[in-house]
Amino acid sequence: MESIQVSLQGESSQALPKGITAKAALEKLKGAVPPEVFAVKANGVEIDLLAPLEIDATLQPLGFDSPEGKEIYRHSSTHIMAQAVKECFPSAQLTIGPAIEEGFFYDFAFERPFTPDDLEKIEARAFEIINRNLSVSRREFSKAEAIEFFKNRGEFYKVELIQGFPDGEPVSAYTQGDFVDLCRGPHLPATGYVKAFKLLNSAGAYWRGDERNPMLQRLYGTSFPSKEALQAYLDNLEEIKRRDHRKLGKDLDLFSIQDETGPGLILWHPKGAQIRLLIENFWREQHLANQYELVYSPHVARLDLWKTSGHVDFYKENMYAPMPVESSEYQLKPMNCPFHIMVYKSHLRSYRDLPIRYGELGTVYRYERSGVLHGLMRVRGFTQDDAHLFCRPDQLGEEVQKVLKFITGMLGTFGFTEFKMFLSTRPEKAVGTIDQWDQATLALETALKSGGYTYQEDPGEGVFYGPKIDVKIQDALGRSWQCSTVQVDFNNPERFGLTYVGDDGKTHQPIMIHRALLGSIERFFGILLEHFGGAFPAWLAPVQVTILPISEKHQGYAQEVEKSLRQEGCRVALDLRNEKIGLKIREAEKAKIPFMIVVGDREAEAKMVAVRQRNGKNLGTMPIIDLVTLIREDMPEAVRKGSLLFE
RNA sequence: GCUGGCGUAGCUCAAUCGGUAGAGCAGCGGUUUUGUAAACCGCAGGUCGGAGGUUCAAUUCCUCUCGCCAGCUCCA
Repeated sequence: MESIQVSLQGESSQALPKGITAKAALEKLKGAVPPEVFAVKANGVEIDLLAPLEIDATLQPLGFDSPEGKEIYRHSSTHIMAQAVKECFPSAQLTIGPAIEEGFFYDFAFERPFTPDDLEKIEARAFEIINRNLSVSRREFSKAEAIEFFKNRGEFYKVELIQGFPDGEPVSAYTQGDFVDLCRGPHLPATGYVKAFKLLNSAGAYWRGDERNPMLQRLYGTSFPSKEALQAYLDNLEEIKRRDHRKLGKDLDLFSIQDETGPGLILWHPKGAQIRLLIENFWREQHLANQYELVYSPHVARLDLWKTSGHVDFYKENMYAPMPVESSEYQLKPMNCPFHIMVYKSHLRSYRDLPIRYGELGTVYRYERSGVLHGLMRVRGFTQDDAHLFCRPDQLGEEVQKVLKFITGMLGTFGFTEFKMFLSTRPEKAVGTIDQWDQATLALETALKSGGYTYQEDPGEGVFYGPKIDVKIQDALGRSWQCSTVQVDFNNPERFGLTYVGDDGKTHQPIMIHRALLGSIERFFGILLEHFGGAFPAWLAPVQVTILPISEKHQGYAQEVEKSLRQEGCRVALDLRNEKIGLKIREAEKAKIPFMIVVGDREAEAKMVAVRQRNGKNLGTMPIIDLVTLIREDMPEAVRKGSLLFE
């Protein structure tokens, strides 16, 4: 019999008969295969546990603990859900059903939306299918056979999918019981491998994501190798709900969005405004310290400006309609860039002047379709922490590098230390020469590499005017958010005819960099709010200390304490209500005020304060100045110093 | 914008299978003078998101509209 060489990663190989299943090979190499292993990577390709090995192979067992294994597990789970749907509702047609980050979904063509009752039925049936422990097997068709097969089964969406496949390549399908689905695989060996399964919700989705196509019924679910892991996931969902910035914003009285003002437009209440002010002050200090110049620009401008910038052509759907003013038209600004460009243009510039860095907390208005608005995260009026850098081509790399340091420094100050960087390259529809793109992309790449950042490439995801780097941060619940962006632009300098005089006495075109560190203040505030669950660190808390007198006779001393703290620059509240101390503490806790001071006879006599933290920890009695020190020590270095060079 | 769900007091939520709504908290008045997560009593508070229709009668049924929520799509 023919034999092949098979090995586990990093171990010596054994000769095994050709055609042996991956599972049998693993048994020969390593002994019995535990149920946690349900698929294999052979020479880097994921295959079924029962797939035959035809060539020499290095094997790597896959379980739920690997990203590939997790995807296989979820993918098989979605097949189980699909089988359950077909058994409950035979007229539903299969479309697609991939694994996603936290679980899986499957889209069905069905005559009506699934009701909560339907979901229960489907879930119950899915459990049954898991208990049947159906073995899952793979078969291959030619393209024509596959089309015929799925046509006979009445799965016309599948037929459409297969018709889009390349000719001449085999088409695979997986069978479990009576259920057959078109699928690349691999899959779990049997349905019983799924230990914890849950249907989460249903929603509409368009066939192939295009709103002109029919609406399908999408079912979301998730699965885990243990009940405990599923429960932990569900608990996390609860925690996310508890931390929802819309709920916290209301509970803590930070902001509101009201019908009468209009959707997507934020009203900042005093406490929210206080936090925002702290963020903005810090932002301005840092920009001045890092050699940015701050500018201000108007909220409307002549429509002609937006024609020059290209926004009227490329950004129209997100812009509000222009308004007539005297004999010309004006446009509410969707971006800040043209204004900064006009500031640059107000002088003749020398190569010695560059780089020039203009920064502004610039409020812009963008029309967003009503269905996409979401609390502070997606709004119609927002403030970008915008800056535009104008530099010579030879300065591009260094400038980008500085921006990246500024990003990590700034976000780090707010407690975000996990960064993921993405380099987006030339999209199909783009302006500028290939040479310009190559040069700019190289500059971004070099900046990433020399900064020691790991990054991922997003080919074709750049903006039409230049490549960009996006930075995503990770919050306390492990979710990632894109805040910062650095975009190279050779389009606008061209459109606006920007120049500088070089050392050769000739005019040259500067390169522009658009960048934001926080993205938008609204959105960043929402992210911060959820990250801290509303319990802002003392340096950001709208009220840092609240003073709680035991009874009316301690009001005098409480007011003295208030005055001292205020003089030290602390943000203080004083609760003079005729209420018991327990109630005052309860409410201070709910308001998530970092420090509470209880003052009664003992404190008044000793001229001290009894300090309690919002986590319930009692810090005991101390002089007022010690509390001031505690609050100051909580400040990040950059905030305490007023400025820090992120270089 | 599309699909589905939902709009009742400042907030969180009840109720009415068509006969104009109720609780807790918050607010106001009073009693209490209080030691680390809710003292007690009382009062007031709503054109039941808005407009139209059906009906003797609409918060309830129908139509339209505005907004919110989930998802699609898009994005700071």
